[in-house]
Amino acid sequence: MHIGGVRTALYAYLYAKKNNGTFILRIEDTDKNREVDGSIAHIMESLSWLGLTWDFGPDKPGLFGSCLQSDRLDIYKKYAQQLVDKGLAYPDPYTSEQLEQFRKEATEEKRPFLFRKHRPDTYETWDGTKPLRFKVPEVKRYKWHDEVRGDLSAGEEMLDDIIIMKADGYPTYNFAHIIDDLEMGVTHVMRGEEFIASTPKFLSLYDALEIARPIFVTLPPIMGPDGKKKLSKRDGAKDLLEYKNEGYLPAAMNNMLALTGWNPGGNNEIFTMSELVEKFSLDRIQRSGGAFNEEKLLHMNKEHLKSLSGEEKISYFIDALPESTKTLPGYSTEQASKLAVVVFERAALKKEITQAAEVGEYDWAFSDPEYEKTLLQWKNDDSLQEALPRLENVHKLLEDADFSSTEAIKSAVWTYAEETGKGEVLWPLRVALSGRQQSPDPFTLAYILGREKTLVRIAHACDKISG
RNA sequence: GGCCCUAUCGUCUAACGGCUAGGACACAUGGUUCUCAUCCAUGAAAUCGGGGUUCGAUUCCCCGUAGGGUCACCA
Repeated sequence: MHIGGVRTALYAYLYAKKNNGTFILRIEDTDKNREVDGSIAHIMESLSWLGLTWDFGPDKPGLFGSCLQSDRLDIYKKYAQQLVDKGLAYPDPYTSEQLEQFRKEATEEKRPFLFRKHRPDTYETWDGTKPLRFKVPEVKRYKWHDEVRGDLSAGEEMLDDIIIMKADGYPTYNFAHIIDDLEMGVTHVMRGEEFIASTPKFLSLYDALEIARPIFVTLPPIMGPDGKKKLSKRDGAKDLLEYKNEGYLPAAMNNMLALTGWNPGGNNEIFTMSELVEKFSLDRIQRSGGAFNEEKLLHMNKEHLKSLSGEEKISYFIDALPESTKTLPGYSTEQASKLAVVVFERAALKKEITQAAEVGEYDWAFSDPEYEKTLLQWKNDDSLQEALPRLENVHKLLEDADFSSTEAIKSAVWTYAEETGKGEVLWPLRVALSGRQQSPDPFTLAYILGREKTLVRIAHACDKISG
């Protein structure tokens, strides 16, 4: 499932929830040649990840029967026979070679291909072995209303004798979706703009079957990074579950997906799922296509990460840590949990935490750091020796200090640091504890390490300078 | 080629005829900070072109231009 398909599902879900409607996951598996093993499970997993739960689906049939079209062949056959009986459908007598020839002629003469120009005068009884074509009863200009695009219309060139039942007994999408919408009580048809052109064909079918039209909602296309072409695999369109694996939150993905092609107006852009349900409306769906902005998705993930509970943050963080970190000598879940809470805000994505861990950014929490002693020298100092008395003093201050919180540790050292110079004191302290040029502040480091390790590392740094 | 759709900062978009065209992401600069990140402030950045209607057009109409869709025993 790619971004575009998921967004369509999301909009349908939001609209259904907002209006106390029913959300049905219908599997349109009428092309057995293109069927891919496991794709239904994959679709269900994708929708489940985003929390788009269906009222009826492949695993939950309704009163209307199965949600798999391949289980419903008798129903399509019944409606097809109705059209045959009315004289509105007939078997296609041509071979595929002949059809190909007709199309070729049309292209060469620069006119649209219309099967109805080749409609036979007489035909045999339909026995199910030949494709069944709909005999469009009235060739005319069709007008219809679209909730997003407004009033639309198309000329006679768009009406044709389309195939409704294939030679293998399966219906085409063009026919099956209309029958199922009727049988399942579907009220709203939301789909991409590629279906605008074929809508007149559908309208003529509704008329022939004497059923009411649904409400049409055309969704804008999602474009590739260049903003011009429709998003495709070639542009790096990813499967939805790849985003899951990278650590994106479903809430962030829903938020971003919802805002790609729709917006509630106003300046706020960060919404929870329930806010989206509450605000969603068809009249604010965008007309023109837009690119799916991955940078903004990252930003949204960061925002949604903030509203995670402490427990959730810890498991998100631990889940992101690679084996190389988890096998460090001092690694423990407790230690990782302490680290998670303070380091969490620095990352926007699980992938970033993993990468940071892989280059050793968090190793100080689980093993004694190794570093060049020259790193202990503050940039304004002339020699490394100047750091020694300061570290010794900090060691003394921390021996009896309160280690119950970051703030408590800070207050034990702060006065001395302000008197002596913050960089002069805090830089060597931070390096002594982390062994790194870049790290969280020294009070946070000391809090996570605890008094014993903190004092050992400061003493070790002093030894390095003296030795 | 026929039919159809679309057009505001680089990107996503707001402004349902009327403030200096607003916000977000990204970008740049400055500030806070021992470092990195965060955070805060500031800045640069747009109505595709041409007509028309109107006191007044991003908005309504027409023509161009550009982009997109569609013309399957695919959905």
